[in-house]
Amino acid sequence: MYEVLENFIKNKSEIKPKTLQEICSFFSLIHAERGEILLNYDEVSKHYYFINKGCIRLFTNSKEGIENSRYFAFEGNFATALPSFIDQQPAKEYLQTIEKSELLCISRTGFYHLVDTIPQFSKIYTEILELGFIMAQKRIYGFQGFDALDKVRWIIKYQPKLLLNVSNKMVASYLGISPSTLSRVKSKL
Amino acid sequence: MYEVLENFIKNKSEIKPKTLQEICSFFSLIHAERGEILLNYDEVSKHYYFINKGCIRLFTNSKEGIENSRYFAFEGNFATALPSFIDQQPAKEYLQTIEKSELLCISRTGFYHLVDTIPQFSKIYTEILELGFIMAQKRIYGFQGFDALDKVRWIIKYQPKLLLNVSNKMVASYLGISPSTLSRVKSKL
DNA sequence: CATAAAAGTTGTCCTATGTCAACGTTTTAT
DNA sequence: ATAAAACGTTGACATAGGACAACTTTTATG
Repeated sequence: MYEVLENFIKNKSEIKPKTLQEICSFFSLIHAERGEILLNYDEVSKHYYFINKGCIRLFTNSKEGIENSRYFAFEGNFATALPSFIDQQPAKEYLQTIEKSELLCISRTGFYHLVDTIPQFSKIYTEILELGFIMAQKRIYGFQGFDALDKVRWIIKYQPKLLLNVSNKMVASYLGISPSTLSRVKSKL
Repeated sequence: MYEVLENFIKNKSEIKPKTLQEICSFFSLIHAERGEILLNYDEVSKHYYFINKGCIRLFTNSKEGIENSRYFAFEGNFATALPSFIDQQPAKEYLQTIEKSELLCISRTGFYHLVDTIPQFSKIYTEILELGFIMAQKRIYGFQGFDALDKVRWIIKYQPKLLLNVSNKMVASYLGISPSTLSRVKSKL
């Protein structure tokens, strides 16, 4: 049950089995079906999820009612609506499983308790933030001046998992192009 | 000399004057002219800058040789080429002052020393990352499905300083639109 | 397994925005 | 103070990609 998480942590820092166990004890297992909403728009984010298996998507609705995908987290990654989680304002996005998933869930209180009391966990949080920040930047900057073809090449290079596991419609909205355009571009390589 | 920085820190956490003084002792004052390059493309980022006065810009060159502005930091903010600073790979961007500036500079070693030894400073770093992450996300998500007019309205709402202090050319590249389009859009409000 | 619903593909058409160029204005350097 | 360079604005034109629709294929559900 905690294998994936334990490996994740052991991979990042030296840690005693007992500390590891203590960390894990704050996480509880959740089984979610495909398409379950974990967090609604305007709800305050109170949980952090670690994905044992499956995939979580972050998305919003545009004014025209179209879903815009923001982020996809796969097995072995953490995901939540971070802005809301941090400052406890209503989230301006949804969290949803896009396939049958197995999640480890920790409450915000528990999470910050671990951050404050276990240095290794604090370090992990810092790394999550650093990586998230770098990723977000790459996504902005990687896209500056890109046309549709460039964007698709980019996604193939840096997030090939997306094209394999996620519907075209979602990938298209993630890239900020229309499904038709994505379809056309893919047929040109 | 350290006033702006001291206020920045005091604003974030309770701190003893002595600790504050110790933190400050790691920063040295730099005077930079307009347009000075603080970090070159492919150089490894070894310093973090705190802006006492003036403005720093992060940018890259596209394949066509056009400058793409990534980020602007004003008085009272920290700035560096973070991805390179974190993992010590060659930066894929430039750091530059865009006006006569007064900067407080801390070495990477000093910075991480403070992060590791002074909890208040560690907290500040976490906050920098959290804020940076949230900002980057807002910028991505805020722009999804935006046309030129929406983008300009967005910048007016969330970063009005940019339009006041920064050239149209730079703002345009920051928004991912051409200077002509920015000019046209502005004339429509 | 059958039917319905959703997603993907492809065509036609249209619009927002990029490119390029000309011109005027502001800024910078000497 | 003056020349030179960079920037901003505006027009004419070209084009990537969005919208919509018809059709096909895949996926979900009873």
